[in-house]
Amino acid sequence: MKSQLVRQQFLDFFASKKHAIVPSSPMVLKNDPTLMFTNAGMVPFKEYFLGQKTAVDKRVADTQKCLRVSGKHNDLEEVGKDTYHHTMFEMLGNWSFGDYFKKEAIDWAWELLVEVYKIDKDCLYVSVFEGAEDDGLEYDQEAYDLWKKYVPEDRIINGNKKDNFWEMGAQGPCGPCSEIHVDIRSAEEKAKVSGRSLVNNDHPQVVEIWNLVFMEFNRKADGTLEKLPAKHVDTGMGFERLCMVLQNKQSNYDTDVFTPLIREIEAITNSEYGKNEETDIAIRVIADHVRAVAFAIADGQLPSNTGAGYVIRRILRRAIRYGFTFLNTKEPFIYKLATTLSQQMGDYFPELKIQKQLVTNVIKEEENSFLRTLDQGLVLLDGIIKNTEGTEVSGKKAFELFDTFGFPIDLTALILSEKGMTLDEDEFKKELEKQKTRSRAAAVVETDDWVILQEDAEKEFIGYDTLEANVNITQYRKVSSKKEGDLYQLVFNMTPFYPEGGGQVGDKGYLKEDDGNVIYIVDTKKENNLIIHFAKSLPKNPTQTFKVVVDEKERFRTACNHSASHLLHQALREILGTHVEQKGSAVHSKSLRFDFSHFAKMTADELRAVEDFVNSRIEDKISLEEYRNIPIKTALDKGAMALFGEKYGDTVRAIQFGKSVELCGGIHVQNTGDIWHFKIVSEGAIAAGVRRIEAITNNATKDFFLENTQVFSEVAEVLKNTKNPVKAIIDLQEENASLKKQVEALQKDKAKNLTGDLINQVETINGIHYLAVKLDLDQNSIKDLAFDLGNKIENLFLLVGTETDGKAFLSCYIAKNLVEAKQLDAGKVVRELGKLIEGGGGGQAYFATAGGKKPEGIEEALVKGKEYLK
RNA sequence: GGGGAUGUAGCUCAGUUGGCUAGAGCGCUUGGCUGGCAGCCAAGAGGUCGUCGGUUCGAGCCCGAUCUUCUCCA
Repeated sequence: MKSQLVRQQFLDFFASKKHAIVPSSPMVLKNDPTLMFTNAGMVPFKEYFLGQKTAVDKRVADTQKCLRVSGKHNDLEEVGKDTYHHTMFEMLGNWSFGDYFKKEAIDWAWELLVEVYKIDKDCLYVSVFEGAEDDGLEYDQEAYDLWKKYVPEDRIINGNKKDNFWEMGAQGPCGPCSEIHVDIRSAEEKAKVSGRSLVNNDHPQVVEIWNLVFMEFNRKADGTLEKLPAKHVDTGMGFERLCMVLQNKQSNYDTDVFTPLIREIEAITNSEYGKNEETDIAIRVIADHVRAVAFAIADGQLPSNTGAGYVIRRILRRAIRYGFTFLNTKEPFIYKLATTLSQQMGDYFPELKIQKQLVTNVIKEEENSFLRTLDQGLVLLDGIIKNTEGTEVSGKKAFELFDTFGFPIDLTALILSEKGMTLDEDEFKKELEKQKTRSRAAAVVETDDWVILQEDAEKEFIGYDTLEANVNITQYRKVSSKKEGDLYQLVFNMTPFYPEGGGQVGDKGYLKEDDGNVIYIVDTKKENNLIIHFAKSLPKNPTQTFKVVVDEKERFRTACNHSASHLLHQALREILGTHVEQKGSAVHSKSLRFDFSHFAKMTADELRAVEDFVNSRIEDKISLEEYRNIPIKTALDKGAMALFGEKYGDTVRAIQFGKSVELCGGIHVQNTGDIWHFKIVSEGAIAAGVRRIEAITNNATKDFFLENTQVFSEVAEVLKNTKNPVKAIIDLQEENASLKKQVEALQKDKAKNLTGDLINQVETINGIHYLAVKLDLDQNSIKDLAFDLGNKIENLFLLVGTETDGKAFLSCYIAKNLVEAKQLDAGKVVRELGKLIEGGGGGQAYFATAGGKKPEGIEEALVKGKEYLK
């Protein structure tokens, strides 16, 4: 059974059980400080389980793209070594939000596996929660009884809290779960060892394929459990493993989920899968990682050096490294796989098809840059090896190579072992550990427990309509970090404060206590759908009702920038073409930043056209049309861009200014006329195929023009109010250049003359040509003069004194052959004579300078110079 | 967010405890030689040594601030 069909049958099956089939949510998460990537099928539905939002559909099923790079079995460095762990994978799931429970979940799971997928039921094992005394939890008899209808008792296994009790986090919804395992070993092996003993034992052919979670409790902050008012079902089935079972393969990588990629890698790298363990691992690593990277980029997450982008970069670099080391690829090649991947999965995940060009470009650029890093590292490593005595390279050096120059440690180890050398790994680990503790210490954030003042399920955002409100604090907590000190996070029963999101910064403002005391809100953020206000201090009496006020000026300027960024988006698509897509944005009160896909530097004409386009929309004074809580389809019908960054949700908000329609939760001006004026201040590249525009609006443009006019008028004034300052400046520059050359020539002439004069003053003492003079020249000219004279006169001993700004300087030049023959040292001369001008100095043996603060001493010094000739 | 590195000619980079009149290779210009795969020889142009400030007789080098790029960690 082809993998596409496996996926389709799952969805069809649950559709027939009245489930709404929803598309996969993005793999890359935005606006969730606790998580960077979707790492399980339930993540997009977290809010429903936490009771912060009510689901429209009570039954939902989907396949969700997930990414795991750390965890018990998903350490990035382990993926590829076995045949059944992945970074990116699909998780099939069905959900009940307060609807059906254990019976249906179990019945349907069995029906699907045995009747639809036709899995031999004798290969299936199930596990049931055995209970836990410390939590007062009993054996899950209900699940056991339900399973017993289908499964003989000897294949029902009891599981402990670790394996069979699922918790969302330290607090929150939780409940017992039931896992389904499948044994795909040969009959022979089954006869030898019972499958039962291999369940949950990391056997590659006895694997868990489906986990059914029955959420019925809430774990409170004090650790106790309470029954949830509504019970939920959350299930997750590993798609790749399911395919392995249904296609009778022994490895996920042998299914048609991976074989097209593996064939392509074999073709490109001229290698063969299945012949050699090292090659196989490398091919698996690349096949796995390219999926993770391609999906992430298609979701809008580009590789970068921080946060989620850094995780993506690390994954891609690991793939490059394996190719480099084991498949001998010295040129970029992984980017070529984007085509195969989009052909194979693009039908169900259209983002892969649409973003194929971007994915290709970005991966290729990353490959090039990392291969450069590797090249540089190889040279550095060579240097280290040459400077190493004995055969062990210090861990410190290896760490420096890794830390500062990004050269992978395993490559270092490999190259050393090829040369019969070793690496002090303990020292390396110590250095790495030091770095980690340093980073952690800097980022340490101590978070106190929430103090709950009142229960309020619905915490409304009222900031679209008002900037002020009388509110109560429902909960608060203290957060301490080294950087920011103590901050208090406050949650209100309702709030006019806009939390950071959709690229727009969080609102600032203040909160007023009864006695008139004001506490400033410095930022507003969202965490798990909770709007959190950051305050520097806590009100004296947190239970009173407060007046809270949003900073109107900041808010208005931010709104101008946000609306302008929508118009900018429209303008770019109009002028550059529809390949332009938003890749990120940042909207502040002072400026806006807009990242978008485009493959060339924008010309001055294009920039001007974009500015004109936006400004003409501003002049048209288009009124805002805002649609709240409309179904996503209605918004799309209005012409809103379907962004893949959107996750399945009940309703959306759409913002329309004329023909610009976008799904957006941000704050906007009532009329484009409010923006006043739009000005692009910079355009540049941030990654392959991605460009960034920075722009300003409203007051900022006023300041911008005022400042520029100011500079311009000053320039014009300096140029005597010429009509054409640009030409005047170019003329000046040319004139300046030619004058410089003339001056240089004149100086040479002058020096020649001076040399002529000086040559006549040279005395000959003991075969040495000696000259001591006081001149009125700067230090550089003296140097030039000295070397010039030195070239003309053999055996020269020159001593020059000068005086500038009340300071005295001495310079001494001694021909090199004299230095050697007579053991003379200009440095010594200058140091000793320097005492006469109350200073010191030094230099080389043939030329040295000294400076002092007693110009009267110069004459004496020049006279004394003769003494060195004896 | 924290640490490390980096910035010198159009490009790739040297520059040792401050003593330098800032270099090399490639590229460029000019002239000459030359039937051979990066032709050879000679001459030459090209530098605010990231920016600002400091220490010093003297700073590419040391100190402080700041920006760029790279990199590791969170």
